[in-house]
Amino acid sequence: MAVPHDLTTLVHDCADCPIRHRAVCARCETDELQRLEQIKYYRSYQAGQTVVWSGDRMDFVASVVTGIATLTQTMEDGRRQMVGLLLPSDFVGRPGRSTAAYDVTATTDLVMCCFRKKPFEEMMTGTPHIAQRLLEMTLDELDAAREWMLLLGRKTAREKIASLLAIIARRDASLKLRAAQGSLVFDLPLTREEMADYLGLTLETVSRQMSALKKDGIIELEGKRHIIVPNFDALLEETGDDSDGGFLV
Amino acid sequence: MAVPHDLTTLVHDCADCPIRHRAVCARCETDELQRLEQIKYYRSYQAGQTVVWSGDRMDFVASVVTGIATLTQTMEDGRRQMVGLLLPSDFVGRPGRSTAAYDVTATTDLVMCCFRKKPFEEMMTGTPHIAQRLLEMTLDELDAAREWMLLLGRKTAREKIASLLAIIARRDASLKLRAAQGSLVFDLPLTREEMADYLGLTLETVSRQMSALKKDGIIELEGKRHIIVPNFDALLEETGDDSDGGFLV
DNA sequence: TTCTTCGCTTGATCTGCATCAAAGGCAGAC
DNA sequence: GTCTGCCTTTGATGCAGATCAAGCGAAGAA
Repeated sequence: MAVPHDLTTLVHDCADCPIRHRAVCARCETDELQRLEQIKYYRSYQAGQTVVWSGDRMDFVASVVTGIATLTQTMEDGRRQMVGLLLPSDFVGRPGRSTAAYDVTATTDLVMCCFRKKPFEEMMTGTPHIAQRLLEMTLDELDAAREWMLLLGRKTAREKIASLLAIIARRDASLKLRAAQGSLVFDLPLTREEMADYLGLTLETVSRQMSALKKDGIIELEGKRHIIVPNFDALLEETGDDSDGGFLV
Repeated sequence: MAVPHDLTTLVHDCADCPIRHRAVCARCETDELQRLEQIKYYRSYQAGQTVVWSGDRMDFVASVVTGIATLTQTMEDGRRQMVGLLLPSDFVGRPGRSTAAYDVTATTDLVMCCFRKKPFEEMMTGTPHIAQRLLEMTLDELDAAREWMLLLGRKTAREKIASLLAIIARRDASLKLRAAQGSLVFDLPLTREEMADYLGLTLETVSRQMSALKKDGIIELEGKRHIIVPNFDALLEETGDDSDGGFLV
């Protein structure tokens, strides 16, 4: 279902390109793209596997091709907070730093497109296009982080759950499957515990609020993971966010 | 006391420059710097004044020269969460977007060094150095945002307060005044309410925890704003963070 | 001087979520 | 088939921090 991605998204930002993440785009097949192709390689991880531990050496940068990875921070006493959720086409790693700042974990089977940091950095100095694209992506991530901060600091448990569901629904490629009526179907890529780590809650509270949303008819559950949202607007109502819509318009 | 800053920090990243934020640095006085000088202008704001409202047109980017500004998000019902704290040398504004995503407010008297977005962006495409520097700064901000997320999601009120004090102490230029003994003196640039908005708490809880830290001898208070930290390590103990030190070594 | 305002502190009470605990459902191993 | 382990749900209870409320002190205005 999902179209494969790789780091070509770095040099690839044609607003009018019909398939935004195609591995090769006629308009973007430039020198940069070809040079990237030469130094890239792929790595696979199984669900549950750790990609790197916080503090460990990380001598590559990468973008997610398929699957989902998380960035988490852990306190000495074991309290955990997820600080990043990496979906296909997302970038991880920081040029100019050699150790990972967070635990990176595959929550599903995962394929990443990697570049050893050295040649990537060398390339970056020679190709302004890449630094600009990377800046753009980083600014998007910063915006997402700031919305996440509002969620963590000020939203109720119910609002947090609704917001997370809305975020995942928005980014899930399978949303193309949605029926005309505004209903939406997708699979949760996270366990209750991972949702809790995302939201700054306990897994029990997550479970209770999921049940409550179900009881109130905001969502339907098939099994633990398969979600049906009969009315996306009703879900958005629960997030506490401004109802700008903006999505599905 | 504070050394003036301006956007020269954008093209200026000499690790061995003795005064990292000098307005002009011999090693950095390049073409870029001179071109930046030509298009920059300054704006001043009084304490409490709003620089831009979320959603408004924002046709410039800027960096803080002196004073402190905040980025906040507000929900319809009035709940507020601070999502950024801008100290001297910090950058605000996003190339490639024309409206502000957050309220930007001066919490003290504020001077900013501004660039109209158009010429700035034009310059950026011609000078890879600037995009790279901006990327680096944005990545730093992203890291700060992620640490902030851990704070918001998992820390207790007491840990939040201690963390905020540690963050401000770390960044306050006047820390050079610290006595040999590891004690530290600084002025809080925020009201109790602003601290609460930063930390995802109420102002009452902030006040209570400040009193508690004072009672326990972690901090001393002179008036409402002037803080003395007799033992910085003791404060760090309260933050819940790994005691990597790293600072003041 | 006194009044008002604003930022702050402190007390009393309430409540949303955490914590502790038990049990159900499902998948994979044997 | 049963057993085992993991994820999840649900219930009972407790507590950290929110909420409601009162009052203080300093700065400025009349």
